[in-house]
Amino acid sequence: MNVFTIFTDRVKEAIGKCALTARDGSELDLSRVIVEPPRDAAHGDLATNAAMVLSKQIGMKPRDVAEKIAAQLIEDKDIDRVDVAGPGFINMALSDDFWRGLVVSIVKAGKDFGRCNLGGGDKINVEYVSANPTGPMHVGHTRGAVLGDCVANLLDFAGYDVCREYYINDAGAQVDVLARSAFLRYCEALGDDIGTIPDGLYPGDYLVPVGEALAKEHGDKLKKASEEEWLPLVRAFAVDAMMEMIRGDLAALNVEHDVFFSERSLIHGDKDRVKEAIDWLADKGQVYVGTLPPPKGQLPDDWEDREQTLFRSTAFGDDIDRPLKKSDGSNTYFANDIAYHFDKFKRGYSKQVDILGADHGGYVKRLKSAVAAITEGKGGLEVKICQLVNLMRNGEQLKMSKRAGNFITLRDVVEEVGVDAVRFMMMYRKSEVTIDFDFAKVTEQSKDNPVFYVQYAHARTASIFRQAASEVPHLAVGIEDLVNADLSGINDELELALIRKLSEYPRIVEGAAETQEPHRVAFYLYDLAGYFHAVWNKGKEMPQLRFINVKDEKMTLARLALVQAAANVISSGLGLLGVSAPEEMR
RNA sequence: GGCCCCUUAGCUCAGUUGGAUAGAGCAGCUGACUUCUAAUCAGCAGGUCGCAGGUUCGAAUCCUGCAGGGGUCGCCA
Repeated sequence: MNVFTIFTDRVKEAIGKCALTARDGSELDLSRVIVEPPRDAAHGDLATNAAMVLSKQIGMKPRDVAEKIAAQLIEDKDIDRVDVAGPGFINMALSDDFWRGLVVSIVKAGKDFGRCNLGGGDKINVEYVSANPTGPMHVGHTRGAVLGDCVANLLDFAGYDVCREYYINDAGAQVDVLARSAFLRYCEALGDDIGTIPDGLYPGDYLVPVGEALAKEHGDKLKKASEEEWLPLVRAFAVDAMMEMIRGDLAALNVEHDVFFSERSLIHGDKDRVKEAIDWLADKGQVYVGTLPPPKGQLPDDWEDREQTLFRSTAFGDDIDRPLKKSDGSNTYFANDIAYHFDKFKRGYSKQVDILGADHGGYVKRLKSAVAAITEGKGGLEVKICQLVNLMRNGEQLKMSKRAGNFITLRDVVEEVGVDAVRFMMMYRKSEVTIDFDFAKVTEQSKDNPVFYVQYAHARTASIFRQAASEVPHLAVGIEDLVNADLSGINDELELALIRKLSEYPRIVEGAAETQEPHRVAFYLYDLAGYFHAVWNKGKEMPQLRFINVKDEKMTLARLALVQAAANVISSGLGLLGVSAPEEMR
């Protein structure tokens, strides 16, 4: 169904028939031969680099090779015209009938158009969000959440068996701080005057109900207990409450996970999996006790030279070996993370993707080296780093401070601008560049806002069908009717351009899945919507091009098929981004 | 100082893994609404792809160096 892969095969077939041989007598290497849309539409529908890629192997000039291949290609009934151009490009123009037939295929394929088998059913694990369970999700988390969700959607569509996973960081010092903060609220709920929240504890009001719930469940029992006794209890309770809140936040963003994995369970589960992982590495000689050189440049104030347990990550491409134990003997975050990635590998995910924030950029090398070591090169990890989001209002940056408690939450944003706009805007940018997210602009339901532009195009497709139902009510326009429509009358330039654009969708999806770059889908949709709007508007100047023509039901049905194809692709693409495809804009 | 990311039109950004004459949107200018919902469309104008080398048939894209911006650098996660 992907036009470009279909013709890549046909080009390779044609090369086979040309009796071209490599200079050294070996088989021709066709791996770099590709068929793409030419940059300039005037060059035709498809272009291949075959001649340029092969000329060196064959020992002929690119243009001469091109001429030979071209002579074969012109035999193809779907190819109308073949030209050799520039340094040796072979440009092909496909027959209008081929393009018209494609509309029928898209309508037939329905929701499956664009699906591919890149993954071949392989298991892949995508870990995203993994925000600390110490408070509500803020805007900073939003981008990673949407990115991870869209990447997972893409991989699923591209034929992977995807697991969406959230790693709950419930083992470190932060959750102890959370417990103490919740305990304070518990005392407050029992009537104590707690005054201002001390530095170092979480001040947010969201812990008030947690304190109240604790008071309800335990009365004043915990106050009489020692911290050693109440802390694990309160911690578990507070973490559960925070996770429930975070799940709610994620739900508001239409983000779902299959697995919530507890960091604590690695250590305090049936066995100590962190120790297990480290022992395993030690067995392989990748763990040792030694000292690290201090960082270059400015030396930290409290630097002391100290022996520690280190993982030999430099053996796997890292710049420096990495500590596994803190000075108090507990595990570093990294040590636990090694065990976690080991666990994912043992669960069958030889392919893993982690979505991390920009502040974790320095963590990527050690993570990759850990996965390389622990899977003995059999497991692969891709790390996507996503940059910060600058929240703006009317061109001015909003300053946030978690300590002052005035940070803007994910909920705030979703409530103000809506989930569709948030998600689309987050994906309307490469993940590695910072986003200026201006409330004023995103809220304004207007031209400055691409999400409405795309949704409007979809709404218009629905509008046409509503219109058809009222103007030509007896005309049957079910999928079977559209599939059997006679499309021979569709020959306007803009209509054919729209069909060509639709044909690119599978290729866009495949590229986006391969590179884990959902923004490609967003940009494609914007582009596609433009083609659709153009066809719509042309019907105003030239009434014979209107989708609905009461006097010509054959043409109407043909155009409805085209509209249906466009609707399929737009709603499919928006679906991958987790954005709704509305029937009307209200 | 080490490592990672970014630098493309006045502004915000794409650029199909190295292809042909580098593209959108916004802002500016000219036009199209008794509509298939104009939340749209047609057109004009706008460029030393940060700078300098290198690799090759061919570079915004790959390599090296430099400049500017951001992130990060043992016991935070």
